[in-house]
Amino acid sequence: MQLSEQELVRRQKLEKLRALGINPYPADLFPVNHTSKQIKSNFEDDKQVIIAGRLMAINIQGKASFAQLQDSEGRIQVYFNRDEICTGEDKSMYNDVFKKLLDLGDFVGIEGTLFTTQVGEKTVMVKNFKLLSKALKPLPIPKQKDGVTYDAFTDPEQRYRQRYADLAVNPHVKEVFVKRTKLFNAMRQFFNDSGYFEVETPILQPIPGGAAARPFITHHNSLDIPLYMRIANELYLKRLIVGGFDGVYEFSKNFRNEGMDRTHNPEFTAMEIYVSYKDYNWMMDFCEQLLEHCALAVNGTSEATFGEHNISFKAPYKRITMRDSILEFTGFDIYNKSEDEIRAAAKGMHIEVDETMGKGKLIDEIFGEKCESNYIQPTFITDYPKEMSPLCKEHRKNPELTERFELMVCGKEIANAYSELNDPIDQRERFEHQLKLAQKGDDEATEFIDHDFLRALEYGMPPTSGMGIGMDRLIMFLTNNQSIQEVLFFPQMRPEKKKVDLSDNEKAILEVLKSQKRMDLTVLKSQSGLSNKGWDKGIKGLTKHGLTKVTKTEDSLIVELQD
RNA sequence: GACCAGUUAGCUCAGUUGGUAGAGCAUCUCCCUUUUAAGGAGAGGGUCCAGGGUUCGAGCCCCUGACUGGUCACCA
Repeated sequence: MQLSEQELVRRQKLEKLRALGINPYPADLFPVNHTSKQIKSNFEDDKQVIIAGRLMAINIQGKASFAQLQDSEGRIQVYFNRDEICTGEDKSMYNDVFKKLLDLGDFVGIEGTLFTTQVGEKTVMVKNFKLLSKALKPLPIPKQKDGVTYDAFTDPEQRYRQRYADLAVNPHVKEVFVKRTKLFNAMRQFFNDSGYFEVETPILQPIPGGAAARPFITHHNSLDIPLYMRIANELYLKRLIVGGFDGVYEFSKNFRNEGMDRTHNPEFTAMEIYVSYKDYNWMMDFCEQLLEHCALAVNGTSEATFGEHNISFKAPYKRITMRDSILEFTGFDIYNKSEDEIRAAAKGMHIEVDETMGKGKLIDEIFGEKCESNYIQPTFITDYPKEMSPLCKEHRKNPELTERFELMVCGKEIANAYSELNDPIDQRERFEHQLKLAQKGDDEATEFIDHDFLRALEYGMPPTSGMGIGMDRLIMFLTNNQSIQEVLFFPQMRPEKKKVDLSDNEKAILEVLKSQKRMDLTVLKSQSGLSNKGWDKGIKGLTKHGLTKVTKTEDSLIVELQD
């Protein structure tokens, strides 16, 4: 492992600390009794406090120094004065341990008293300090002045790969994740207060149902069967409604083996809720109440900013049928039109369509192309074509439609809900229709039929409304982040490339040199078969690693193998 | 998958026409007892993403690749 100068220095400090009898990684608890935030909000001169955290700034001015200590709630200034810390003759605790052996990033415990400096900064006067954990790698700490940040740690690759460092140095990043958890808590509380029941259902499923997506597949050894990581949990929650729960919900990590971009991660979180004896109209009311509640809990206001848009999550939200939406934005009325008429209309709108697309798919294409992006404020789009919604109950007034809504915000779907299909015969036919579509080549159709789910429906499922919410997307809206990676602690990344110890060039040279131990440079160069540049890099690298040595004689250069 | 951009010190970034690799912060040494991007004096620190090509000579030009970001396509 190649260590930088700073990393070497810190390892040396580690040894010096141990030589002084200081354990850089002590085991015993440190009796913290205040946080930085408590000190600031409850400030009293001369109050004794015990705090702990990371050193994030050190400013030494001779016999006294200032430092910034960062704990989970923020930063507080601490003042190290030589004679306050070292009351006797021995000043080594200040002169050596503090000044020379502590570094930015180290965890330190501090006992001290509060005072205010001449410039008015609330500060802890250090009476005693203890190293709690030594940092061997320098953190990429940004600097701030007048609200401007310098040397900010901003490279997305580094930030995502080393989220721990990102969180340690970028308080605004931490804030996003605090809000994420607030959102989950708020939603959970809203459901629990409504009397609904949080459940857990299988992540490893023998049939990946409830959505159309490519699953991750794995294998169970003792059963010797394939298992799939769930792409949705819908069919399991409905089984629980069959079993007699009135309302069930689950925050579901789902897994889809598809493309990654700034709104898609292979694992993501959906919330699904199913409530019996309700329909999708009720669910729209419920949804807007829920989202208003959540926005308030997360941001303290139902207003949110997303990019250039200001969004209001205050209920109620506009509701429009898909037919009316298409009519509004294209002037085309899909009502009572044949598949061919709709295809022709789509072509007329310069939308790419092909012969495999059924009526529902065509309508969905038109909506996606011409309507979707117009809905900035939360809007319910209702009454989707039947073909696109194999788990949704047929519309009570029009057999070509379903009782379905999606909630659109800034042109993106964040919720999807149905009056759930509970007619087992209809459900079987829909599955079979999907199967045909899949065989026809529609890659969005579901190709599995879950017979156990059908059996459950045959026992009878009460009329039920269900809704799914994309939690990652919702928190993106509530924290004004355009990228899903910003709202996941550890977004999926390509594996880091391992740095090889020796390059191919270096290996080639060593291979030739091994047999001889000592060779003329020009001979070795030609036998290694490397290009000029390759040779140059290779031999320089080997010399740097201390594996070879080049010596000059009167008329030639000799390369020697070192031990 | 397509296109565009990026990759140089621990961090943020310069790097001219191809000619000895730079700055600020960080690090190290010294001075400094209420500072706050503290200040002052000095020093060290580089696989210029990787590989190949052109060239007397490449961080820079050409080719191939890796990774990241963005845009588009795909994705209920």
